Amino acid sequence: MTKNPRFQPVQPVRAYQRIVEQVEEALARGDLAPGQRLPSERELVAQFAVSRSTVREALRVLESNGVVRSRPGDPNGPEILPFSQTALRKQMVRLARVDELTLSELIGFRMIMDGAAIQVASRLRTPEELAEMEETLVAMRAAIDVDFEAFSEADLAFHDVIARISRNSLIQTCNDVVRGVVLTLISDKIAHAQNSRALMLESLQHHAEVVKAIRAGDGHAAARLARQNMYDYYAGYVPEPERETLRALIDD
Amino acid sequence: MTKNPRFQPVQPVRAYQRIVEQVEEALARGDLAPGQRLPSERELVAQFAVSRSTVREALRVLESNGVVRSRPGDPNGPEILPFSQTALRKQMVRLARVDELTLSELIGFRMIMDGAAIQVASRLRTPEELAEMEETLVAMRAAIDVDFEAFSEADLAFHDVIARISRNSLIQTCNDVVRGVVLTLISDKIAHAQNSRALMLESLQHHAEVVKAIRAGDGHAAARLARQNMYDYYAGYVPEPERETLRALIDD
DNA sequence: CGGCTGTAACTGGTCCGACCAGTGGACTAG
DNA sequence: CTAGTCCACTGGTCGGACCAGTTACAGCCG
Repeated sequence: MTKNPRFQPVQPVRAYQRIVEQVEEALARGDLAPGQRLPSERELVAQFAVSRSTVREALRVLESNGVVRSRPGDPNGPEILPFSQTALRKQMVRLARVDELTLSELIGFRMIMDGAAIQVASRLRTPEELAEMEETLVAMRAAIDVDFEAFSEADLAFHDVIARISRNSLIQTCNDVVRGVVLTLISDKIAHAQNSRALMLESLQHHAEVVKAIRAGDGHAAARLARQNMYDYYAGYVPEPERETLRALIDD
Repeated sequence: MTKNPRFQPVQPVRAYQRIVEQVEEALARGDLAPGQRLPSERELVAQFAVSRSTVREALRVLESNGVVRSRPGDPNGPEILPFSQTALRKQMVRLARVDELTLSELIGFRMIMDGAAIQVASRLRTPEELAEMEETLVAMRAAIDVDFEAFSEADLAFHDVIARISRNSLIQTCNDVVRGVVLTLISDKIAHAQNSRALMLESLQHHAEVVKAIRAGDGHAAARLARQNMYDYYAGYVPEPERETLRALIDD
């Protein structure tokens, strides 16, 4: 077990980085929980024995990572935020903008995740949860008469229910994040579609078919339907050569 | 389209935020490209007409987002970094730590992702890529005689090849991240297993079966095998009640 | 003339002290 | 008990200062 000593390249650790680390560690250990407050900047200056500039740089990093939020004048100090997906989403959007992440990759990811979630859900679902799914279908139908945004929200609720039934919050979060990224990338195009009402009705119809398959207990068919639907819904925004990769995802 | 005026809650925009925005915009527009350099902090002070503290806070945010890197003493100024997924990964690790993900959720996620990637890979793989897979098998076999760490590394290489063949870097990133989290959670237990050599040999055998199915073009079987293998490999560390959820993932 | 070295001009990291607009709670007047 | 005032304190920004380290260049030596 004692190999020859592999020395690590030493690089200077900035003071503000160590502050960030300490806060994140406290958060990971549970010493700090969302909703709690950090001491004021001037108090942190005393505790960490650094200057206010250093404390502030650390706070800026934490803030940009979605860990805390500072509000001027708040006597309670910076607030520890609950975890949110916005930072995660921001990073994905950034990657997508520079083509490190193509739209087809994002959609392919969703096809996989959503299909898998539906498959598991069709096996684990209780009768109550099935009813819950069908309620969201009703809500989607009603939202069509409002506007696209409402429909999109109802659709989100449907997929959230699915993800929850699948007993895997990681799936749920990933789905949410990627869905948000996809929408920010093509929302303008969708909004400009003339036949948006027809699209919504078709999408609703597809969702209903999926639920039907779930009720029948045919997870295999339900998952395939879901993937097919997502492909139909988004394929138009994906350049042709990449569509083949997506089509490979439909069948199993 | 003209609804009643929905006023947005107005919040003060900090100066350093606007600097961040300007830099990111220049990056998105292509005025700034990876490898280029930003002016020195003191020069930015002049250009943005703010104090150095403000410039530095902006740079810290950009740095924590993986956009630039500052090195002390570098006369060329901060460097624009190529886009990488490390920032995305950082956020995911944070998600995994904060969101109280259970081991079974993480493993279930991997079963889904890896299975899907293998399925797609078995359809899209070229002969060269198949050969590449088989090379990693050889490397895994050799690594068994070294130690568990080497084997783990070779295993990682295998899954990386799979993810790459699946033409979806998001799958690759997610797999990497979740795999890392799982390993940090149970690596000690695995290391203490007496029969680790037997486990490694068995794992290698399973991988070989998967590759065989891929070569035969049976993505369905390959994916099922992969999920089964992962279940067998990790199920021992998952409490019984949650295992059922995982078993639901094996069949499709 | 080429290679090495020492230096000087810069860089980023950190500190200090100061000012401002705004917040929120305590305190007071009704 | 309520409504209004006030003040201590907050975060945001500024300007200046010092330090250790890097880099490029000029000049020295071989």
